[in-house]
Amino acid sequence: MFSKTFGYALRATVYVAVHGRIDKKVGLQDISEGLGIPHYFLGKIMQDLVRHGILDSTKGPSGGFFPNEHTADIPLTNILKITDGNLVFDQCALGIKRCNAEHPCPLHDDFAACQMK
Amino acid sequence: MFSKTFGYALRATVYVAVHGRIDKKVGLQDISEGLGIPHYFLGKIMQDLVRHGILDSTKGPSGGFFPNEHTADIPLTNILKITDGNLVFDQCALGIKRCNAEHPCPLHDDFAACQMK
DNA sequence: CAATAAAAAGAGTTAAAACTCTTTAATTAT
DNA sequence: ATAATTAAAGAGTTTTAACTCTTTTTATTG
Ligand code: FES
Ligand code: FES
Repeated sequence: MFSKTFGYALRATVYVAVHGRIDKKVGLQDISEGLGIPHYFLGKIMQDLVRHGILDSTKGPSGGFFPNEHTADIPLTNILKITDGNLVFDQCALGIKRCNAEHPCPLHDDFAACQMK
Repeated sequence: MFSKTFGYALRATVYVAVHGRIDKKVGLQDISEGLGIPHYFLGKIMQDLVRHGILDSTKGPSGGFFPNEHTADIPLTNILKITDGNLVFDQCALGIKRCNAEHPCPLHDDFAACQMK
């Protein structure tokens, strides 16, 4: 459906948004245990989220991740773009090259309802 | 979204349903060229479809694939199960273990509309 | 200003999906 | 019956996603 990475990223973002504040940072260990996501792998994903401004972080003791002013308003699709690229959006559900309302594939209508653009 | 294999399987099935009859079989070469799907890979997928009774086939000269009495009525989800397993159905969009109406994840409602069960 | 604690960065390995090639079995036509 | 043709089966390789480990950087705290 979507990549596992996307699921991890989204859940971690929500986790940090719920449990963290600027004065109450959430550690990687905490997140990975709380959500059952492989520790090191989640580390990589968090780097990406911070790089793209979805969350903020600080290093050092009592450092960790915390939401910023944007976090609550970020569209899901932004995170999806970060983790899965935007092929999900450009492509039809079946990966057919040129599909649109004029040249629809057999599934075009069924899936139009599920497309997020 | 879905595996490429699913897209190939579905398109090939439609192709055979449209172009083939019991007295007018469609060759693998024909399908793979017509749809732009890697020849050998499609062969493997077709084997699976025939094994599961989605299509029929015969070997030998002027052999090939052709629709059977079920082909037209097969639900899409059957093909999806063959190619992608039924994890797509059991699992929530994010792969969270225990998600249901009682314990919904943040996306549960958004995605419920897209689930095919 | 050390010592320590945390994320960032770099450089991998492992597992799964996508794809290829070769051989075998079945069918048809000569 | 033999040769030709086509799918089935078996056994790979390649590519991508998932995951791990080690080193470096940055901040905190005693
Ligand atoms: S070609 Fe796939 S949704 Fe239209
Ligand atoms: S837990 Fe994912 S849709 Fe509900």
